[in-house]
Amino acid sequence: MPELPEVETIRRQLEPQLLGAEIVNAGAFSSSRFTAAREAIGSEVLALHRRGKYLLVELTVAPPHELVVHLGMTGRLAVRHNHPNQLNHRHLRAWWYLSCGALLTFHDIRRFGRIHYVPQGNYETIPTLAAMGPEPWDAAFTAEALAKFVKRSNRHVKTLLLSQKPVAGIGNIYADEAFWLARINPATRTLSLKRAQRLVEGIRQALDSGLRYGGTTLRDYVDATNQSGTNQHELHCYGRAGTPCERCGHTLRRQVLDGRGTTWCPNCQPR
DNA sequence: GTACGGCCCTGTTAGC
DNA sequence: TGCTAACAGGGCCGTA
Repeated sequence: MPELPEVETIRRQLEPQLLGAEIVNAGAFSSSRFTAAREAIGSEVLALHRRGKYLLVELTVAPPHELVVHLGMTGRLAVRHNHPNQLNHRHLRAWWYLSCGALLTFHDIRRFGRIHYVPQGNYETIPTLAAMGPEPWDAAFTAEALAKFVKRSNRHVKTLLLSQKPVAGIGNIYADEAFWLARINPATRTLSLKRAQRLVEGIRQALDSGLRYGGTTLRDYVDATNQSGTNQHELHCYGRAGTPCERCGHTLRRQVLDGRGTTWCPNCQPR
């Protein structure tokens, strides 16, 4: 499932292939989640940005617009230079023909992905993006800011992180890893300044690892070159329920927290 | 405004 | 072997 490291990996790979390309034609699977892909016809790609888990394709249209792509759970983007029969693929949700002759494709098995076409910087139709918190490495993401955010709510801190509001780009995998690294129970509803500092560092460390290893592939994720990531071999916690904690040897536990599978060590991440 | 549950969606896996 | 049900979860929406 593409979280920040996976989306950033894809962005870095696609950027040199898309910059300056004109979108000469496009199409989409007949669902309102994807049909905005066609709006980009006739524009040129100026830049490829990322915000949290969203890819932002900056286009030359007057006034300037953006194609906003969320990969959902199983979305895949790829540039194909040899593309016979590509449009017949069962899970193809959107495609863009480029002036260089290449084809940009968006496959998404579970259809949790989404494509928007919006005036540049205007995200009022994308609530999560509009309310998104700072990037994890942004100077605005501090222990003080995180502790203050947590204090304003009574929800589980993990659930707050997944909302994208205190910080951008965290999904279930990196959330569990960050809490393990910070030695904090994901079901806590409060954070002292000291624990908030540990969690900020845990989040950055977990995401850094994801970026370094090209993302985490548990089942579906591949990057824009069709390669799997290798960060799954670096995970300490997520998906390891029932096995010994690397730190203390106690058995990692799993339970559903606010609808999301959550793994933690009951010994070194106590309530 | 906030909290929370349900829904979307399909491939995989477990159980019978 | 084949069928059915449960499960995975990010973001949105309706309801309380």
